[in-house]
Amino acid sequence: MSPRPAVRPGGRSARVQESVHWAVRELQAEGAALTVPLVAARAGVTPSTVYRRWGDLQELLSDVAVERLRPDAPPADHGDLRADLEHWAVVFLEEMASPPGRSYLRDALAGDPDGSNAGVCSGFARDQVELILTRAAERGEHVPDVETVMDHLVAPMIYRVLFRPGPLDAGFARDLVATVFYRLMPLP
Amino acid sequence: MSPRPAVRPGGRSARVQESVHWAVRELQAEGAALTVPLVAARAGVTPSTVYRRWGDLQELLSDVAVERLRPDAPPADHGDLRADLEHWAVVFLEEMASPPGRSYLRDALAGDPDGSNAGVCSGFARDQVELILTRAAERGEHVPDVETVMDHLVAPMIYRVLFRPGPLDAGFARDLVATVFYRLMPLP
DNA sequence: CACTTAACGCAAAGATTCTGCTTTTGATTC
DNA sequence: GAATCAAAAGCAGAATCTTTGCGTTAAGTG
Repeated sequence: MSPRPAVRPGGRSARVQESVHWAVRELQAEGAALTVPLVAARAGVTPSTVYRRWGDLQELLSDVAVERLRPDAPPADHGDLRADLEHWAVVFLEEMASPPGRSYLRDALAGDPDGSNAGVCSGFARDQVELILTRAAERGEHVPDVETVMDHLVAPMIYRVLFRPGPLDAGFARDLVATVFYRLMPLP
Repeated sequence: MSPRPAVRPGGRSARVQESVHWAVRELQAEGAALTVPLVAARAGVTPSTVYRRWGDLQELLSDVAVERLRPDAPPADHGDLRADLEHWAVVFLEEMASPPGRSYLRDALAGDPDGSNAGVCSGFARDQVELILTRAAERGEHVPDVETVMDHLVAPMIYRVLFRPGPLDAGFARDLVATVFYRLMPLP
């Protein structure tokens, strides 16, 4: 529910949405202090268009952040659940803990009064995890529950990214995967 | 690092800080649409004072939110680790998942560019958990690591509060405590 | 092709944010 | 306990951003 009434998916509306998002990304890359009039000017659009469509800068940034957090490829397939989960977790943590990752995450939450964008982001991770688990199950591997992975692998990583200023290394991700594997796997 | 240069802890500065925080709470309770001029007027202060001290409305709201998230009492002591953790977790989840709790949490994160307020919030939970664990250890009980509790009890609860719009019940908190107890306790 | 209406542009009015300058006052020193 | 220094507050005008009404454009529909 992000371009507020998600109607008129084609034509001019779509072009406006695209050029506004693109303007935000461009200005963010330049390290500019973002404002609605600035974004609108860069996008070749009037400020009132942005206000009417997104409400305010935060909601626009939240929408852009969600798009940036959307995975661009399915998780790599190593033919082994443990390897798949570890690789995915390490890359995911690295991306989320990077300075841009942290700020996309914060933007996504900040301009999202009803939590719908947050839900979408969580859905991205869940879909990726689900795919890894499904592939493993199809190979006949013994797999944990998606919720278990969300609660004990994804949640701890995201919690630290959001609430702990310090650095996070791949070892943390691997330790969590090991915990899921050796202590939280459902009993056969 | 919230009243930006945290100097001049007493006198007028302290009074201004207090009346501004109080004004925010009062206006939030009234369900008003907050703006800096509105808050300033209610606090009997000039808007420029607020801008100079807090930078913008979000940072002010972040500071207020942190104060609201600060625990007002140590966790109850039931003389038993499992009972202590369960009661604490149930209450904590209930508070964080409530509509005001969710919005304080979001405010705290949103107006916190460097993550310091988030770190303080995380510290609140950590301190509470640490107290529960220390008391249990002093009783001679076998206790898990603080980090284990943060990663596998606090993190999943907060993750769901932030990223899942739906309701959360005490059962979830209890299940997490059970998992920490029966599957994540360090081997003796 | 005509029709309906959501979405955009424009411009003026309204509200917020910023800034330079002055005044107040908390902390420190003699 | 008075004098001093500097941080923080007040004030007011300027700059910027936000809102709103109204006319226009163009997407979707029959």
